Order: sequence, then structure tokens, then C-alpha cells
Amino acid sequence: MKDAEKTDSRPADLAAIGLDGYAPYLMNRIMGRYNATLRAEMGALGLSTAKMRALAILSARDGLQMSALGVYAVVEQSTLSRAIEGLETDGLVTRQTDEIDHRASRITLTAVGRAAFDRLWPHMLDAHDAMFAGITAGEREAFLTTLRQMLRNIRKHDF
Amino acid sequence: MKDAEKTDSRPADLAAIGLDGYAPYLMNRIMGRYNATLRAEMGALGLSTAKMRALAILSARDGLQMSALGVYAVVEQSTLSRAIEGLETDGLVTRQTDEIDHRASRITLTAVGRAAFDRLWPHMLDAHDAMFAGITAGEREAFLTTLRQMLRNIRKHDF
DNA sequence: TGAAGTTACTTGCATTTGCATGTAATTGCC
DNA sequence: GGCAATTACATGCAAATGCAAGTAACTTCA
Repeated sequence: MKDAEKTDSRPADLAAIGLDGYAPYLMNRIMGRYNATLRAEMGALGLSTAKMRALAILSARDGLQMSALGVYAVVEQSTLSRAIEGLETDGLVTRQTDEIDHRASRITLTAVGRAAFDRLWPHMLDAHDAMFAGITAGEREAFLTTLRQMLRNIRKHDF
Repeated sequence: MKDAEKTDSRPADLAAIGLDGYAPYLMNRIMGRYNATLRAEMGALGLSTAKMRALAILSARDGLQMSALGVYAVVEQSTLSRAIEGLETDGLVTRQTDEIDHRASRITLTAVGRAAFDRLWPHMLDAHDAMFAGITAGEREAFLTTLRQMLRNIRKHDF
């Protein structure tokens, strides 16, 4: 067995393991399609990727601060700041200064924002279901377990 | 059991399954960190995400056409066109008109481009290894198998 | 308590990106 | 053969993004 083929040594290059053997390549391709599909569908509603993600995260965890929302949504703070500004202008969220820490603001979905997410969610589910077609419940659970471990490995915050 | 908790019905919203139960959320967070880390390290070398990915794909599959390279690298055609233009200017790749189809060009790594990738690859490996820390060989293989199935599910091309 | 350091967010600015369109080459079809 | 449709890539332009710097509000600690 040649060095390049050993799984316990560092492969010499990408060719040694092949594109399909490199998880980040596969994940980028899958998420690239997922995000591009959603962006195309949401663009018609005037929602950028950052706005879409902010709505989605807030639908599950309302009242977050900008900094935490940025981590969850994987959006740079400056980008998120402008996205939230736009959502506030359009009446989808409200931004209230934190009672205790006056530097921070709490972002909250309005009824309009909630309705916007409710239109968005079926598209997200469709994209999800397309991805996981033909994958058994057991495989899905194992896959999620691995993903959660990976997130714990690479995240820089406690959430 | 409430409807929202059944795994075989469509969850009512993201809150019903939780962020950690929605694979695209986890994948976006993991790849967001992976890509941000590489971008920060490669920015010093004057490489954008698009350029970096083009080099990586070409290192494994040289002589691709722009269109195929764009699919593999998950980069829009127009973005890739400009990225390749820049790489050609810097002498990392060559662009030659296809002998048979004069509309297309074949992109090839130069020795300089190969050397650039060789400096890039250890960073990619480090990011990969950080992600998979503590995950067994068996889990990794199962994870890859699921990813390959997902890619087959969502891709629009035969590759 | 008050100056230095940190944190939360905003803003300026340059780069990157994506969409729409343009141009050239090829293919399909009558 | 020749015209319409398609494909491959380039480019104009506006929107989105990321980095760096700025401002305001805590925190820390001597």
C-alpha cells in the first residue's frame, strides 16, 4: 500500500483521496446548491441570504442579540447589522435596546416577520427533503450526530 | 405524541425540530467556519474563495472547462471567469481554446499554480482534521457515504 | 473612582459576487 | 445548406459581503 492511500497518514494532496473522499468538498457542493436554491426563491420576496437566515434563526430563538444571531446565522456582524436594519424598515423585526446592557439590542420577530418565515419554511423543508431522499431514518440520525460533534469541534462560542 | 414531534410528518417549523435537528443549519455553520478560516489564511496570498477552490479542483482534475470547473468549485460562471482571469494574469493557470470546441477553454495548472496549491493544501487538511477530531473511521466513512448520496440527490449535472 | 481595556454594534470603503445580457461558436432541424 | 436554438464564456452593473475603523456602553482593577 502506498503512503498516499493510507487512511491514517495525511494524504499528499486532493488527488490522493479524490474529490469524493474529501468531506468539505461534498459539503460545499451540497450547501452551495441548497443556498443557491433558496436564494433564488427568496430573492423574489426581497430577502437576501442574510435576511433569510436571520428570520429562520429568530423563528426558533427569538429575542437574540445581534452578536449571537450572527453566530447562529453564520453572517458577519456588519452584514447582519445592515440586514436587520432592512428587516426593521420592512417591519419584519423590531430592535430594542437591552434593558440591562445598553450597548446591545434584542431582535424580535413581528407578526409580519413570523408570516414571512411561514412562507419561507416550506421552501426550506423542500430543499431539506430533496437532500435526504432515499436516506433512512437511522442514517439521518447518525449523520446528525456526526454533524453535532463537528460543530462542537470547530465552533468558537459555547453555542 | 403531537404532530410537530412526529419524525415522519413535515415539522411545522424550525422550532419544532430545533436548530440542532436541522442538518442544513449544522452544515452551514460548519462550512461557514471552514470557509472563513481558509479565506482568512489565503487572503494573505491574494487568493479569493473562488480562486482557492479553482486551484483545489484543478489539482485533482486538470484541464477542465470553465463550465465544469464552476460546477465542481460551486462558483458562478461569471465569478469563475474573473477568478480564472486573475489566476492566469498571475501565472497560476493557463487558458487554452479547446481544439474541438472553439467556444470552450481548457484550464490547466502551471508549475507555479501547483506550488500555490501545495502551500494551500496543508491548511485545508488542518481545517479538515479539526472538523473530524474524535470521530472514528467508521463514522467518517458512513458520513461520507451519506454525503455522496445527498450530492447525487441534488446535483443538476452528472458529476 | 477613574483610566485602560473590552464588548456591542454601526459605518466607510473596497472587494466579491450574482444576475442579466452580449458575443462568438456549435448544434439541430427543415 | 442555412436559419433558429443552444452552449461557452465574457462583461456591465448593482447588490451583498467582509474588513477595518469608529462610537458608545460596560468592566476591571489599581
